[in-house]
Amino acid sequence: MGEGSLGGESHPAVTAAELGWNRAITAFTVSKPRVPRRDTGLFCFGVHHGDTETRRHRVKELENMAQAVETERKVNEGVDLRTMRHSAAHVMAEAVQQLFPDARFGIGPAIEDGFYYDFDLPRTLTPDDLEEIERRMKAIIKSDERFERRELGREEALAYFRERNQPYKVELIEDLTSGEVHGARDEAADSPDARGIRDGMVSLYRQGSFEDLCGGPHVESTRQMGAVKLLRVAGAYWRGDEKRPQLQRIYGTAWHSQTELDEYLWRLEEARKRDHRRLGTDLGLFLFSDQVGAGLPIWGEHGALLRSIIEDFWKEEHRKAGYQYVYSPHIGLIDLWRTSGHLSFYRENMYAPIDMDGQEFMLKPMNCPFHLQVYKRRVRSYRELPLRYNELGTVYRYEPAGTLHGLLRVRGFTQDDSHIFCRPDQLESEINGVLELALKLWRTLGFHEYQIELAVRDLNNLAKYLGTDEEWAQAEAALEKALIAHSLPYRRVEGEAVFYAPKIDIHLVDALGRKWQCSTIQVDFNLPERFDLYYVGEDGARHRPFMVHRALLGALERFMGLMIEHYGGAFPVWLAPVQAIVLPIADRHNDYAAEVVQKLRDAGLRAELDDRSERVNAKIRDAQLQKIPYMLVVGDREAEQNAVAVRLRSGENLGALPVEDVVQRIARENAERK
RNA sequence: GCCGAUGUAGCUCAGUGGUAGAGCAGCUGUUUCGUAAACAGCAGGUCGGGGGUUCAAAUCCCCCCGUCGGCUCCA
Repeated sequence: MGEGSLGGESHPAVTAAELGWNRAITAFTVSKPRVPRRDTGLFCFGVHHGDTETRRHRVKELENMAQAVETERKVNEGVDLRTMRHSAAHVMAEAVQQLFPDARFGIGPAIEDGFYYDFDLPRTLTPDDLEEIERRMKAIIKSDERFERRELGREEALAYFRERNQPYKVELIEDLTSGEVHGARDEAADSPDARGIRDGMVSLYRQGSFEDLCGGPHVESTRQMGAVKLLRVAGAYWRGDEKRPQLQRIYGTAWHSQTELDEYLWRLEEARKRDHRRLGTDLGLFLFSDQVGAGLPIWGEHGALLRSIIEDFWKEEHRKAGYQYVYSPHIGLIDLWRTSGHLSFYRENMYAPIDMDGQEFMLKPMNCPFHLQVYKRRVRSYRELPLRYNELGTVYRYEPAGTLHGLLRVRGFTQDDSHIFCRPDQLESEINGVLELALKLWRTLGFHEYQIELAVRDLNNLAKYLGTDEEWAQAEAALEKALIAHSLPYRRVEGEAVFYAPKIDIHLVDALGRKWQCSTIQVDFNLPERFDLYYVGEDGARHRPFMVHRALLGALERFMGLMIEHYGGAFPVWLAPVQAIVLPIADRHNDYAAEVVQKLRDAGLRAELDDRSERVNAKIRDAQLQKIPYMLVVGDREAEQNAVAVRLRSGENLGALPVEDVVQRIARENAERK
């Protein structure tokens, strides 16, 4: 295989594939520290892997890499990477301007690992254009152009950009000097361009023939640029608004040295290798079929097994935490959705009604209305609250075609849903309980790092929210206290709350660094009202219960997509669809091998037999590729001694051990969820 | 949904106007083997779908669908 060269002589116990895989993780984790993510300002956590088998090797690899990189830094050693990347965006803009004198410029910030610039061009860019632009950039870098700053008054600057037919720059200056407030997603308001506008003065940076609205800072001259590479073109709406023109965005990356650039590209390649979509087919986990439809995953063979293991674990933990499991149908009468309000605020995500005997049914996009029915089946007393209903409920939502993405964005998915009904005085402890359970699940499943947001109201726009100030204050406090109680770092985001209440969102990061929302914990002031929920209090009067929606893993599909990437397909023993495979050396060992398999199965383990008439080498290779944790080789010696020769997925060979010991060892790891 | 790219065997890919190819996987046979690929043979594709141009289309054009990279949105 291609990564064979990575299996250095020094680590004979570690196979090339395993080492290559781990090296990717190492690089991934190392590249991220200290660099705040630009879009959130939050510390971004690298993906970690719990496998300790080869940690030492990774550390060694890491040291070697760091050294190699260190010796390469020369001219641009002291240059801040972000500054360099932003300057690279300017250089790219200059190259684009050379090619398209009529180009209109959007914004061009540095981002994690690189930069982009948005252009409004007379025609669409081709891959050949990218090459040409890159060529010109290299020429510009070589010609050592200096970055020069100057300041203009507001009117002067406006005239300057109007004259050059740069409407986007004009708009930026106009908006940002008028103190207009923009939405949280308007990247322009936060860009270097915007920072070029201050106190009525507008700063510009020029290098070569290109001058841009910009707050800087920049490198001194284009020489200090390091290694630059353009990656792709993509459409991007001006100021993130789909109603505004779509510009062409070119993404690029820039590093201090060619070595670092190569390292980065290699890392991207490694990330692609553990993309859940690839592993899904390689490991026989799930599939999509054109015949079935886009965004509708099918769990086959090992994937379904893996999923059921997770579901069993999930159900068990929920029972322990005092939840009651319920089942609800996949469709409901249209009036249900009218009452719940989904018809008015969620319809574009719902599939069209199904007409049966003059009654209209709709496929469920959420489970809540059904759980509310369970609550409403009879009058509830304050004594029986809190009530916690949970369900792995499969919902269907119409998602625009362009947004589908493997298991991470699908049209039919199963939420690990729950609705908690409680008294106001119980809210805080309920939220606490939810976080407690969430952490237990995440940790057991191998995730230890998250990005958490506490989404609260937009204080400048209170009219669009339901509920009283008092309720909001209480709900927000309950959420926040629970986060603090669990010492979880979080970011408070104003204006991100849903109209019916505040919420906590937890994101995880995928193999390519994209963030995906998983957990969500939302208070709801809306549905109890709409369905007229109440309980009879101590005072004999009716009271409105608080309601909490929460999904912890989010959707089984998304979660498993993330988990596949997290483990790179090498699942820990308790999750592995096949925990052990028995490999007879010759056909005459098949009977003994079958006995061993039966012993493993009797102990509740998932074991298989590879009795093909292949050589052990081939059997081992296939088992490795399937990332099966235990390979048990049996030949004459083992059959005689009632033993198995144990080979681990890491490549480590434990030699011959008594069958009973091995069964016990694997059973223990399984029971301990390792 | 929008911008761009792309779709050939189960998988990875070659084939740019003249009769559809390779490796792996599969099947059959031989081999019975000690830690990452035994050997030989066979079989497998309406070239994503539909329409068009042409004597002739995997190849050129149009429409649709899927996929990939982004944007908007989101569990």
